[in-house]
Amino acid sequence: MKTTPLLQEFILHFGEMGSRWGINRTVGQIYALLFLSSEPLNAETITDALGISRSNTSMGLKELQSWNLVRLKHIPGDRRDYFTTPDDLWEIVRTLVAERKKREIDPTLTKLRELEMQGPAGDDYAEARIAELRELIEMMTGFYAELDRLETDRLVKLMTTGRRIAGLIDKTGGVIPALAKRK
Amino acid sequence: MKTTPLLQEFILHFGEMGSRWGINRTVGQIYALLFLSSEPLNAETITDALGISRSNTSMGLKELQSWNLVRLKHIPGDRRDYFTTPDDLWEIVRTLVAERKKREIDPTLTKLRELEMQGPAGDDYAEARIAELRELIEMMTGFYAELDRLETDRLVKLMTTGRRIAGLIDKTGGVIPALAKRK
DNA sequence: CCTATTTTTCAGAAATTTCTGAAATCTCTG
DNA sequence: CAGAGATTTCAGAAATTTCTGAAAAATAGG
Repeated sequence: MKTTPLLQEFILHFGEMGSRWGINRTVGQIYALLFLSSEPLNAETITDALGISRSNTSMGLKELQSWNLVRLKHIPGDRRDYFTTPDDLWEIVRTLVAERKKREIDPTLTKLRELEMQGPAGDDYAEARIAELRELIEMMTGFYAELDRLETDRLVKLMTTGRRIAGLIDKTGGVIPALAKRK
Repeated sequence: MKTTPLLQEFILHFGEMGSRWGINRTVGQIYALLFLSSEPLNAETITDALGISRSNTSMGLKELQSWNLVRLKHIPGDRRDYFTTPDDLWEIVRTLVAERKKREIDPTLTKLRELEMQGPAGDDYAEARIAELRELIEMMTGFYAELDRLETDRLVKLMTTGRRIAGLIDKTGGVIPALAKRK
């Protein structure tokens, strides 16, 4: 496994960013290595390339699999597991967003609903604040669900529509009429 | 500072979620407390309500201020600092997204550009992958910038447009003609 | 420019997370 | 179904992060 300076720097960066992204250094590094590798890699190759223990590699790969961020491949005549990242970057982004939503938002949404179910707690301000937060999260996750439903090329188109986004909604705050009529 | 079961549970939840959100338990709890409090609170009140040390409160507040998530208030005739969260939840969301972008995405975008500047590194696949990732991040941050530019009521309208989002982009992948013409 | 009050800093303690090596488990293949 | 190879588990070590108490610094009011 030749590791160019480019690869090296990219790996170190992902390792450092790991903690901000909610993963640890090793997991970030393993991901970085796989991301830039044109070929699937096995655990031993990763272990050697990163200079970590074999068990750490195993745990890191397990973590990446729990995030659905790596794919398992097999090479004929070789019993070892090989790992890759998807070729399609949009697939990666979709996975990442879906997983972060699941881990960072859904539990809170559930908790807010629970708290509301428990009924009046004698603190009107807090209750209103919780309801408002729940509604806002529902709105945002609903919007996300809509975007997630789009095929990638449409999503790209929407995102690159640029300045015109503002125009998608008319001044009165409604969807523009021409749109409302479209099927 | 009366702390109802509702408040208690909310605070504990935010404390537990803290690590997933990239803050620590104390910071999460302080924020939760301020978020549900109709009145600004001073450091001592927070310290007592959460049962933590005064210095920990100080550090937590400093951290929240670095995130721009709390506002400092003063009460006439009282020299202590009082803290609140903004009333407007959208303001909070905007701040949160902006800060996370700054901490989690911008450094990587900078690094990717740096790596590209360093010129050919003899690994075509890795170079192409890095360029592709950089382009994708630029597209997404550009889209974010567009949305961030919208006034809140338009943003809400856009987000609640629901199923019609898909219709904003026509089948050929372009913006629908009626829209393209609008100023 | 004191003094009382409030806030911040910081070194070390406590807690948590990450990492390792060794052993256990799994799984192909002959 | 034995055994070689591959992977996972896990207890403890190492590293990192969080928290505290004490001391220092900042600030307003007299």
